[in-house]
Amino acid sequence: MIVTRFAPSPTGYLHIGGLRTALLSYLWARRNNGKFLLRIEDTDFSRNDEAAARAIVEAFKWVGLEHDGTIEYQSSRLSIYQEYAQKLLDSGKAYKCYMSKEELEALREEQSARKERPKYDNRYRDFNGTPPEGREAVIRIKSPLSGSITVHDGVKGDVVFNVEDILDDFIIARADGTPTYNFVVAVDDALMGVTDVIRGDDHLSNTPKQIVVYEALGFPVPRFFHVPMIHNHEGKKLSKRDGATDVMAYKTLGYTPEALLNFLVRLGWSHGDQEIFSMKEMLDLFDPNDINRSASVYNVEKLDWLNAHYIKNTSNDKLCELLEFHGVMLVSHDKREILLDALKERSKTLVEMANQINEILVRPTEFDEAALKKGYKEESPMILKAFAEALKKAQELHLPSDYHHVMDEVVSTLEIGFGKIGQPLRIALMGKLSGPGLDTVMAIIGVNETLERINALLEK
RNA sequence: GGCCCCAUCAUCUAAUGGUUAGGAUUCCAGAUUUUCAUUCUGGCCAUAGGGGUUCGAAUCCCCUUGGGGUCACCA
Repeated sequence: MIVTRFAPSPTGYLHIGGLRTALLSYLWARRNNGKFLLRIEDTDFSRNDEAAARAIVEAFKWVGLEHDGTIEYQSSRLSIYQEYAQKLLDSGKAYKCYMSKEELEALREEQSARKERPKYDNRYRDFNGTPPEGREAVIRIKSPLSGSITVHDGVKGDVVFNVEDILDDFIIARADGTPTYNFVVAVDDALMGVTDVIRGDDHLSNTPKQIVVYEALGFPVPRFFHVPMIHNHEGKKLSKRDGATDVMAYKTLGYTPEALLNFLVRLGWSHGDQEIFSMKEMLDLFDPNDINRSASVYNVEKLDWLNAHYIKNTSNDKLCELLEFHGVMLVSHDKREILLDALKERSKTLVEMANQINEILVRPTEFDEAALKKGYKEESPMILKAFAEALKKAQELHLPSDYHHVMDEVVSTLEIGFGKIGQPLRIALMGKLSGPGLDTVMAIIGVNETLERINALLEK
C-alpha cells in the first residue's frame, strides 16, 4: 500500500506551494488506493498555533482534498520521541552532549575563522566521565564518520552526499528535552507507515540526516520525491510579497478550486499536450516519477485562463451557489438563466462576474464622461425616445430576441445604423460603453426598468 | 564560502540519439460581435556558452556561465 502525507508547520495559513505538494501526495495515494495522512509539525512551541491547523483543514476542505485518519500533532507525541531517543541512547547509537551553547558558538567561530565547515567536534561522542555540573545535556545521534549517503529520489535520481561534507552528530533532543525536526520527521514517517515522501526539494539536503535516523532505528527508508520549488518572477522562492500565497485568498479573489488545482498540477508535471485536467483525470494520470527536475515560475496568467474555462463550464446552479460568497444572491431572480449564461462567457473570476452582475442589476448612478462624449450625440435623445415608445407598444417582451426585434424595427423606421441606437442605449442601461448584449441586458431587467433608465439619461 | 540541485519561446511545458524543435498562456493582427469580452484564424518568440562522443546531440560526457536550495538546541 502507498501511504503519503502532508506535514506542514503551523505558520498561520496554507501556502500555495504547500497545497501543491499536498495535492501531489493526495493524488498519488488515492491513485493507488492508499492513504493520505496529515500531520502538524509543531514541535517548536514558541511558534505553535492552534488556529493555523484549523486554517489548513479549512483550505483542504475548500479545494476538496481529504486526508485519512485523524490529524497527528507532533506536540502530542512527545513521549513517543522520548522513547525512541532513549532507545538510541540505550543501544549506544546516540549520546548525551554537555557542551553549552556558548561553547558551541565559540567552536563555530574558530572553525569559520579557519575557513572550515562549522561542525560539532564529537567531544562527547565517547565520553564516559562525570558530566559537568549544572548542565542540561542535549542528545546527539552518532552519524557515520566517513563514506557517503545516497538518497534515491524519484524526481532527482540518485543523489550522493559525502558524509564529511554535510554531516556531524546532530542534535535529536534539545536541552529541554524536546526533539528536533530531522529526528521527529523520520520517527513519525516510519511510525505512521509512510511509504512515499513527496515534499519540496528544499528538504533534499536534510534527507541524509533523516536516513541516519531511519537506519539507527532500523526503520525502512521510504521512497522520496523532492519536488522543485515554485519561484516568483525574480526566480526566488515564493514569499508573501509575491501576491497571494494564502490558498484561501484565491477563494476571495474569485478563483475556483478546480482551476487552482489544475494550475498547480501543471507546474512541473504534464501529460502530453493536455492542459485541462479534471480531478478524475489527475487521479488516473499523475505519477510522481514524471515530475520535472527544474523549478517553475509562478505566473497567474494561465490560472486566469483556466479559471475562465472552469467558470464557462460550471452549471448555473453551481455558479449561483458560488456567487453567494461574493455577495450576489440570485436564487429567486426570474431571469437567472439568461443572466448567468451571458456572463459566464465573459468572466475570468467570480469576483469579476459578481461585479458584472451588479452592473446590470443596479441602475447606473452616473454616466461615464468619455462614453457620453463618444456615444451620446445630438440626435441621440430623439432616437432613445423613439425606442422607448416602441418598447411601450410592444407586447410580450421576455427573451433577448424579443428586445432585439424592437431595436430592429426602430433602426429600420428611422433609417439609421445600429450604432446610432446602440451607443446611447448602452449608456442609459450600463452608464458606459462596454458590456453584454443590450438585448440580453434588457431581457434581464425588464421593460419598466429599461424605460426608467432611458428616462434617467434623457433627464440628465 | 562548502555541499546539493537545476538550465527548451516572456511564462507553463512536449520531443525511445534522427521532427521544418510541438502544444498552451501572454502579446500582436484579422474575422465574428451595435460595444467590451468570449469564440475562431493567423503571427512573433526557445534548446545559456564552449568543448567532446556519434554518420547524426535539445537529448550522452566534460568545462564555463547563470540561477536556486541548504548549511541551527527553526521547521
